[in-house]
Amino acid sequence: MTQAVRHDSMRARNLEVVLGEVSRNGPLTRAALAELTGLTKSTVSKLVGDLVDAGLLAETGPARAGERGRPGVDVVLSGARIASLGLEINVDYLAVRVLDLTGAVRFAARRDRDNRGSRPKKVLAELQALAEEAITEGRRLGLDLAGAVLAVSGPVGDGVLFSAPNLGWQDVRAADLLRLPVPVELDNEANLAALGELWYGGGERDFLYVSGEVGIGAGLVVNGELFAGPRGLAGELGHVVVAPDGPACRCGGSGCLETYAGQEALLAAGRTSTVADLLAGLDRGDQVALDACAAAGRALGVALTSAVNLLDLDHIVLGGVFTPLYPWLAESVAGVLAARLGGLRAAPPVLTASRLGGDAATLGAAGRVVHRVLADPAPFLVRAQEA
Amino acid sequence: MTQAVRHDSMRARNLEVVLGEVSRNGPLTRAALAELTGLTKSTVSKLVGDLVDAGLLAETGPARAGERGRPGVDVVLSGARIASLGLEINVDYLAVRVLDLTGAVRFAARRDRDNRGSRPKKVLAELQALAEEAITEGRRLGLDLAGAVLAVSGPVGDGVLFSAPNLGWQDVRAADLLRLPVPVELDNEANLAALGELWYGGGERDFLYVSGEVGIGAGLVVNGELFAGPRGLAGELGHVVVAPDGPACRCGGSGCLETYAGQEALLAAGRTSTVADLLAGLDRGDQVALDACAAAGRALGVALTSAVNLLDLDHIVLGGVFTPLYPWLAESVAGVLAARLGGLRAAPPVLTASRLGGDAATLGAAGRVVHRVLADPAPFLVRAQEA
DNA sequence: TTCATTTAGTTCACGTTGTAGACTAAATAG
DNA sequence: CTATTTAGTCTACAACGTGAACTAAATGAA
Repeated sequence: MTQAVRHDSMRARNLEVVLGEVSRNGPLTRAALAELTGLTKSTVSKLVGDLVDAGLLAETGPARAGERGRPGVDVVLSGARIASLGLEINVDYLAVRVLDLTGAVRFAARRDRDNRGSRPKKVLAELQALAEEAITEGRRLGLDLAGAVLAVSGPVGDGVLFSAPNLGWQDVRAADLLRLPVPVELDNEANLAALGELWYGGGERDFLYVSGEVGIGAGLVVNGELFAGPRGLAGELGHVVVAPDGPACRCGGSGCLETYAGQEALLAAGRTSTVADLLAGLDRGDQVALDACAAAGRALGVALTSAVNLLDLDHIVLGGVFTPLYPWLAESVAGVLAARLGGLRAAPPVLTASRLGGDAATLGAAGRVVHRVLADPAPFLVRAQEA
Repeated sequence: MTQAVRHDSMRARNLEVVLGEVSRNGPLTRAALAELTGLTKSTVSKLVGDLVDAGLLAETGPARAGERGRPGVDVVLSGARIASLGLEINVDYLAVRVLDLTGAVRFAARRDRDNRGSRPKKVLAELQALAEEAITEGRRLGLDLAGAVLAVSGPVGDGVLFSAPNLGWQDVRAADLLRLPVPVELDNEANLAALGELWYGGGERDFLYVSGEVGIGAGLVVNGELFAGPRGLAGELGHVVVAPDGPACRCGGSGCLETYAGQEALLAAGRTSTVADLLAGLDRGDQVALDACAAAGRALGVALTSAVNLLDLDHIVLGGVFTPLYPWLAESVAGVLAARLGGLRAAPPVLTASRLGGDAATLGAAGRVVHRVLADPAPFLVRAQEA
């Protein structure tokens, strides 16, 4: 449903266009921006001026010396004004991260603790303390906190975490248990990690991020945007059917991917109780561990085959516990994909490990706030009016 | 990549907003449009005036008599100016359809013929004749042809039909073999049929349309828009894995949905050679036919379970040969979905048969042109300038 | 050194578009 | 018949981008 345009929204849109162009295409002069956006030099100058005044853009030194005419002044995103807060609740730790508008990490902290079976209230009280530390540090740096996003692993809709298989939580309004100076948005870890990979990771604009935890989630990025389905619950890769007569799954079905490649299945097959133990076994070439990974990889390959056929993927990023396991998974996953997709597609999708590892979720969470500012900078120009 | 806004694009956008509002929300007065769009009455009046002059909107009689003040004048889409041409190549027939801007069918024709194994050139020559008939009729009605779209069953990218399992074609630039006064766009039948269902069918804004032919395709509609994946090749439901050790598939894999529920598998299991024979068998309660449908339905249920988990579907529309078979498929499909999805989701997705049947593809194809005009009416205002 | 050339950025009169409110039009209610 | 209510138009005005002239700052050739 497109919105009507008035003079103020025209301005807002053009501010967004200029800011977005600078954000994507590095340092740019006003002249280059005029070229790129199709706006005139005078308009670009006004817009850039306002954005500089607001502390969203900053002039760097003169650009491109050595060419003929007057050198332009390069403009870049400014890290001086905006702070965004990313939060994560994982099974084994709590994490926070503060980014500025340039995507630079200005603060990061992590508390290792086993959250399995902990009450939501207790976990969120500890996260609250961590978040307050981050906010204090942000304030000390002179930054305005523009928002906060909390990543949890499990399906999220309307602010409710429906179920978190790794924590044992059900129907928790996790973000509402935090008391922060800005509203906290709750979202799925796989989706946010996918966005983290998009903005601060591989640079691909189309891929499926697979998050292997106790459950197996996925975040789909298409043309640089997250695709979350009609209600935001897309990406339940863990319950894609691998073999209809396979082991019973907690979802009520049987033979879901999770029963082959979920953390519990993986550890059981490897006859270990922690991922660290499994990794140790793999490192010393333990055949049971190797076989467990190969089997999980084949199941993952089957599920991903279905995903590729449905979603037309050309790139798959393995995250969560699959990132450290990547060296022992990649061959069997890729093998199944190649065998099953070879007939119709020119090439099977490229398979890579997450570049960000465990940082992906908090980066994506904070990045979400950053990109919200980039997508609508107009509200942040009021400071200029105050001055 | 959002575009910069200038005065002319502001106008273009507002024309689009007004036209879109009328298109979605039936007859509306200028006052109601001002309310809905947030634009002022004077602006709306100007925009409506231009659209009426261009023949895209038309005033109907006074609206809503019996209330207090001066009655407004209702405005509706006008069918007087624009014609759009939808074309389809199916195994058993060629079809054309002309829609006006209101979505009314102004011309339709269909030639039954067996296209299995026919050379593309021959088939397209016949389609050319049919299209010329349609264009002549449109001209006779005083309509401007705004575009044409051709539906073919098989994956399409960059104007190339990569493979059409029911026709036996490979890598055909089908649209380029037509010589029409407007460019012809080529697209996948499942995608276009999904759009047909969206615009002229059930009225749902989120659903998966499943097209059962020799191959099994699908078109995903999310929030009233088609989701076609990064390269437009999404929706290959036929190669979602139902059982990893199942029958070999032409795609190189094994146990794909197509090997259980594709037309060939279905007819083989039903021991018939045509869909008509199978239907006859079902009608007289033939157990072999019933079993064939139940088995296909169960496989479809498994594949759709994976699709629902990945895409968060709440509505599935069965099209193609699955539409006539719906009464004998629905129970087993829905049964599998309910059993496998019951644990995590509030409710399994709603399953319905296509309301448009074989008309979905041409309606979607022509509708695509209609919606392109609705989405950017500005170029059609030139006629007003000429006058 | 000087000056033509080139490119960057600013200024300002202007055009396009939407706005706000007064105004006209056309209905109902008493 | 008149007050009231709502629809639609008209007009002075404001917001914003445009485009050309202008200033600024570099290079390169004489």
